[in-house]
Amino acid sequence: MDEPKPPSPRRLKAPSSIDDLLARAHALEGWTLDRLASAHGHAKLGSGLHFKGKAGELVERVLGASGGPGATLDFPELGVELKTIPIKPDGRPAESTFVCAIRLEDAERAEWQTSWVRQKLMRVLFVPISDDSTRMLGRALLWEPTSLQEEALQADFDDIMGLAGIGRIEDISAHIGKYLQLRPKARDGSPRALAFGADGERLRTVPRGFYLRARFTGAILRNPESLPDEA
Amino acid sequence: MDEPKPPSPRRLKAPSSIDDLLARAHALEGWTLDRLASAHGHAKLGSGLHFKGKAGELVERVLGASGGPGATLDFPELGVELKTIPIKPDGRPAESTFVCAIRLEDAERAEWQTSWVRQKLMRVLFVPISDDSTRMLGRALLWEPTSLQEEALQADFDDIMGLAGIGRIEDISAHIGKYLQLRPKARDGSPRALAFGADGERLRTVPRGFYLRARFTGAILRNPESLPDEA
DNA sequence: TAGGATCCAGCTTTGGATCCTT
DNA sequence: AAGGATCCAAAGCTGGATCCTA
Repeated sequence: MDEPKPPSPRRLKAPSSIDDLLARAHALEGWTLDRLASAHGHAKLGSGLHFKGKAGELVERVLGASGGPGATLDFPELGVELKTIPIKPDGRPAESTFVCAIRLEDAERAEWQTSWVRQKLMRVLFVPISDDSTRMLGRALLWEPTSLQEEALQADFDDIMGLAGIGRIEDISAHIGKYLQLRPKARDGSPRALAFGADGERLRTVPRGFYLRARFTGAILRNPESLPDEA
Repeated sequence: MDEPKPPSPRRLKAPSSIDDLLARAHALEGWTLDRLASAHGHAKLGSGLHFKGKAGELVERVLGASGGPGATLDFPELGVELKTIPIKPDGRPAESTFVCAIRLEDAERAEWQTSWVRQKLMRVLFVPISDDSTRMLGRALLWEPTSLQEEALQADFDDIMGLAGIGRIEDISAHIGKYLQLRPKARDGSPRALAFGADGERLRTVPRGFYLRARFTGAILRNPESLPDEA
């Protein structure tokens, strides 16, 4: 028996509308990363299960994301950020989801309303990928936070940036934040990022980024309007 | 400096009312198990941290529980069941809470309204004990389930007894039940309990008992009317 | 055995470290 | 360095096994 043949994903022009983007994303359901790479003239993706970023980059290209450098969304005209998300056989995310890095030196002035993390999270296209050897794409979901969800995210942001703003960056562990957390984000643990200490002194620390906890994204994938509650 | 001296816990008469019971229980706050045992003429409780049941038995005696054999509550006149509960330094329970054993051979006829587990849970005096070397008593809490809490417990009971009633006792794992679970309850894994199989045949299986998950009791201790919600 | 619970190995979760491409 | 994420050792959780006294 032949494999069923999904519609071709070979599209490179930017999607013209959210409906267009969502239709393209839905058409990817059932493709494996290897077949997707071949269909786009890429070599096979290597021998391992995971590729640290390659999946995300490939899906971006296939969907026609503007990409490119600069602090921008994947689909700036549509206000959409793309995130691939690895899913275990039981349907839950295998990992937290990286959102964006932060500039620690600006922590004191940071506000949720104008933050980069909020811009990224206001409209997200989640593309599930099975966390097994097939690396198969699942059904994409376009998510916009409910007001309750946004309040919860802002509360976490305020807790984190509150500490950062008073120079207590080293007191921020990944334990802070019910749904949104701050973690190291660098190719090694070297303190290459600029920050200010409690007395206003400059110091170097490890670069950090915001992540959505797997518990939060797992709840969204099952019911986009839900919030995982505490005990 | 001397240790503060709580009021004497040396009481053996049954409490005359719920207020009396609660007042006695509150008077125990701050006592360690060792001091409580001494004050009651018991030898020290052994060298280990834990005593598998001794804490519960000691607190029962100090509060004047009727105890005694027979399928009865600790304070039958008051309709109160006593449960000690070990608490970690962070304030959450270290363990699930045993409720009662069940008669598997009666599973088919069992109903929540008339069940022993319901009788035990309709009014519980929780006595926290620190899960460290001090084994110090905390502030007792008298809990009666809200209607939402009781519905949730009944749903778990029905799931579990539904399987037991159709002879699928071996399919019941401790994973079933959001708040109330069924687990082995015996001094070893030997199949000493009577049950009926799917075809009505008699068989021997390991004795089992109901337990409240630590997530549930933890929520109650923080807010007696709360329910831990799912994602 | 019934009634009071805790013990603990194995699985799950996750916080911090790391990897690749442009 | 920025942007895309995954890796993985160690902590946390918990389901099944076990312990004590009367």
